[in-house]
Amino acid sequence: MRTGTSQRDDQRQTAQQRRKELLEAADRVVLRDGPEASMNAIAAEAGITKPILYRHFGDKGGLYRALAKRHTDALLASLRAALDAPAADRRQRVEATLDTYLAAIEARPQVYRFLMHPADNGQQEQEQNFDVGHHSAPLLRRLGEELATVIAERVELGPGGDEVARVWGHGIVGMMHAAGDWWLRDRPCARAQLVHHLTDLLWGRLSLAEDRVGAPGF
Amino acid sequence: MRTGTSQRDDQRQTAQQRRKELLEAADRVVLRDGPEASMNAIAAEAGITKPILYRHFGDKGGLYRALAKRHTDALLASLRAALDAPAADRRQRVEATLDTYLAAIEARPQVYRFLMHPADNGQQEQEQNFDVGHHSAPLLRRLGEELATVIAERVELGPGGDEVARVWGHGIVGMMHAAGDWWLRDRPCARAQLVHHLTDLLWGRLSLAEDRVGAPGF
DNA sequence: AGACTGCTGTTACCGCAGGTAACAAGCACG
DNA sequence: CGTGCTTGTTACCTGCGGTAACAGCAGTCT
Repeated sequence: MRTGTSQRDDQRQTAQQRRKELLEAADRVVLRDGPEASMNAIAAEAGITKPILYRHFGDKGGLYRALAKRHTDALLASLRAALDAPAADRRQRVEATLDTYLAAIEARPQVYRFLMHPADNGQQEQEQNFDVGHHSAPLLRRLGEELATVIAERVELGPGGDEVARVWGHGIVGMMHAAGDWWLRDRPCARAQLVHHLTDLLWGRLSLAEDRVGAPGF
Repeated sequence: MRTGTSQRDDQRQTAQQRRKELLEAADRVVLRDGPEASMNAIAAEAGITKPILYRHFGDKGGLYRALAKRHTDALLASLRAALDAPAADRRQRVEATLDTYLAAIEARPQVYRFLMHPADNGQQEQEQNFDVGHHSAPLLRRLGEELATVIAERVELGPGGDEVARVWGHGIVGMMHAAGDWWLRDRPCARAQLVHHLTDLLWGRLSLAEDRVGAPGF
């Protein structure tokens, strides 16, 4: 033995480190080639061959999940920071959070596409996952759940508020996602404008606007 | 010649009919096997072999697009009907539209998953499609654009209203989609409840709710 | 009549992806 | 020393999307 630690611990530590290296290599490839990066390409980037990848991550879905978890955690952390930043009122917090998300997907669209378009689900046959498997859920669902808890914690919604909060969490995240996806492709306006319009929507401007002349009431 | 029609017209007609049959076979397979239905399986279901499929649809994306267009058209038609149905006010129209969408995805989840998770984009290198290619755009984007035009037509949004309408169109569609996707999996409440909560969200209840005691302002 | 066209359909193949044996080498333990 | 565990390899399998190349069968033109 080389140190006071046992061989097991030592191996486990180097394995963890190796795993991190592999994930970083995979990250580079995904950043370069987009979501359809092949296992061969990732292995080559890491300087090894396929079977090692499979030993570490099981299958492609496992690698995807591990990679997604890193980015999702990072994104969630920055979103939480925006949500907790000092702000005068709720609207400013919402604007800051939307802007943070949009800035993130604007800065690294390849990563974003990889996270949002998994291109395979693969999980079809698990029955007893009574832990709801949140940690491996796709990004959108996880964001929705997180936002739901934040809303339930901070907003007084009366009886049945938890259910409302969950619906709103997923709904708002979906709104953010779809609008961001569309905006990222067409770039129809500045980011600040998009944030403003979305917040207006969430603030009920749709219900306040007048009908157009000669049009039914929508 | 058999009839007064030329051979060309005759062939074209039967080709169209064949195409319809193939699409229906593909529909059956997708309904049974989900979005990862293989071209072989579809060809077998249609009683033919692969190359015929490729002659008719070019590649898998072409078949996907043709299939998606049918369902998207149908869904859009029913959504438009809900949007145009007689209703007292705008809120009731919105509720009817949301409910129609959710009922559709509830009735045929396999089709829904096929439409929403294309599992490949494939279009990367086209520059001169200045027609914006709306008719072949993925379902979400198309729904967003359609809703945007409806909003712009019917709601008075002042200067810059078109931009606002587009943002809202895509945002609302995304909200509907994400909430529906989550609801379809977890079934946390009845459909009517979901519709109610989402409409509340769009009607600005988030801005009206009080902060919870001891919590920051979100 | 026979050559030509245009469609339908087939078999057989290519390339590439994900995924998996089976086996070799290094290193710490008893 | 052999045993156990890990890292790494080569070589392969399966199945997919996609494509020749060829065969038959209408109807049309000269």
